[in-house]
Amino acid sequence: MAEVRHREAVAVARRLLEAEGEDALSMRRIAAELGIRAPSLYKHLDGKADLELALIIEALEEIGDVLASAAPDLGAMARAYRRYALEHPHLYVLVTQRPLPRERLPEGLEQGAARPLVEAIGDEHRARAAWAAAHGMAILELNGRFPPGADLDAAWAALVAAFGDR
Amino acid sequence: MAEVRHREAVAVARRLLEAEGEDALSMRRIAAELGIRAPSLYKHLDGKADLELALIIEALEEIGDVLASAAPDLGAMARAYRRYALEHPHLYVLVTQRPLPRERLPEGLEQGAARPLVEAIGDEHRARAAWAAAHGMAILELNGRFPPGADLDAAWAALVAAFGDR
DNA sequence: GTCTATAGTGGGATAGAC
DNA sequence: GTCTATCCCACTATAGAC
Repeated sequence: MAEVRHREAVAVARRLLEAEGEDALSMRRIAAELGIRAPSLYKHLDGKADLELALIIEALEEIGDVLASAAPDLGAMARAYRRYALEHPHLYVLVTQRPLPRERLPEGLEQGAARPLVEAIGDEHRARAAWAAAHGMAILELNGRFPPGADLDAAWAALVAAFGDR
Repeated sequence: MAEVRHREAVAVARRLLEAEGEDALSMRRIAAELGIRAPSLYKHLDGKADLELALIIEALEEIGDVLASAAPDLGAMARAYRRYALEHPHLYVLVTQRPLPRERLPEGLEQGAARPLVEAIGDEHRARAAWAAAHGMAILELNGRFPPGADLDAAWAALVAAFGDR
C-alpha cells in the first residue's frame, strides 16, 4: 500500500475542492491529476469517503486552531469562525453538512476542536447552543439562505450579544 | 402537459423521501412507482430539481404554519420547529441544506415562513440570529453531530434562554 | 401531440487480467 | 499497481409508436 499515493490523492482532492468546488471532487478527476485511471485509486484508498475523511480531519484541526487563537473573546471567536467558513466554503460544507464518521476520527480531535468554545462559555449546554448558532449563521450564509439585502454583520453581532451578555 | 402526472410524481417523491431517505429519491424509483420509465418523467417535469422544488415549497409552507401555531412563545416555537425537523428529517435536510431556488419560489413564501419568528422577536437581525441558531441545533441533531450522550433538551433550553431573556 | 424506448454522458464503485 | 470491462446512478437527446 503506497502511503505516498494516499497523501498525494488527499492533497490533489483538497486543491480541487477548494478551487473548483464539490463537483470537481471526482475520482476520475483526482486520478487524472495523478496520471492514472480512476479504478487504480481504489488500490490506495477505500473509496471517496476515505478521501473525504482525510479532508474532514484536516479541517477540524484547523477550526480548532482558529478558535483557540481567538479565545476567550466571544466576538473574536465568532469572527474567526465565520472567516474560516467564508475562506474555505467548499471545505466547510464538506466537513459540517453531513454525519461525522466518528469511529474513524483520531482520538480527541472532535473534543479538541470544541474545547476553546466550551471553556470560553463555561456551561456545556450553552456552549452547544452557541456552536449550533454559529454553525447555523455560517452555513446559511454559505448557502445563500438569507434574504439578498440582509445585514449579516448585524445578525452575527446579535448572536454574540445573545450569548455574551450574562 | 399532464398536470396530474406532475402532482402524482411529487406525491410519490415525498413518500419515497420520507420513508426511505434521499437515496430512494431517484427518477427510476419514482417512475417505477408510477408504472412508467424514467425518461418519460421528463415529459412531465423539467428534471429532478423540479420535483425537489415542489417538495421545498410544501415544506416551507408547513414550517410557516407550525411556527405560526406556536407563536408568540419562543420556547413553544423552538419546540415546534425541532419537532418538525425530527418528524421529517429527510425533508428538512432537503429543504434547508442547499441554496434556495428563490427565483422559482411562489411570491412571499419565504417571508411568510419567517414572519412568525420576526414578529415574536421584534428585531430583524436578532430574528435572523435566532433562526440560524434553531436551524443549527436542528441540522446538527439530524446529522448526529452532537456527542453521543449530549443533553439536547438542555442545549435547546439554553438557546431559548439566550434569545428570550431580554 | 403525447407517450415511450434506446442510446450515450459522466459520476462512484468492483472484478479480474496482466 | 495499473489496466480494461462492467454495473448502477442522474440526466439528456432523439427517434418513433399511436
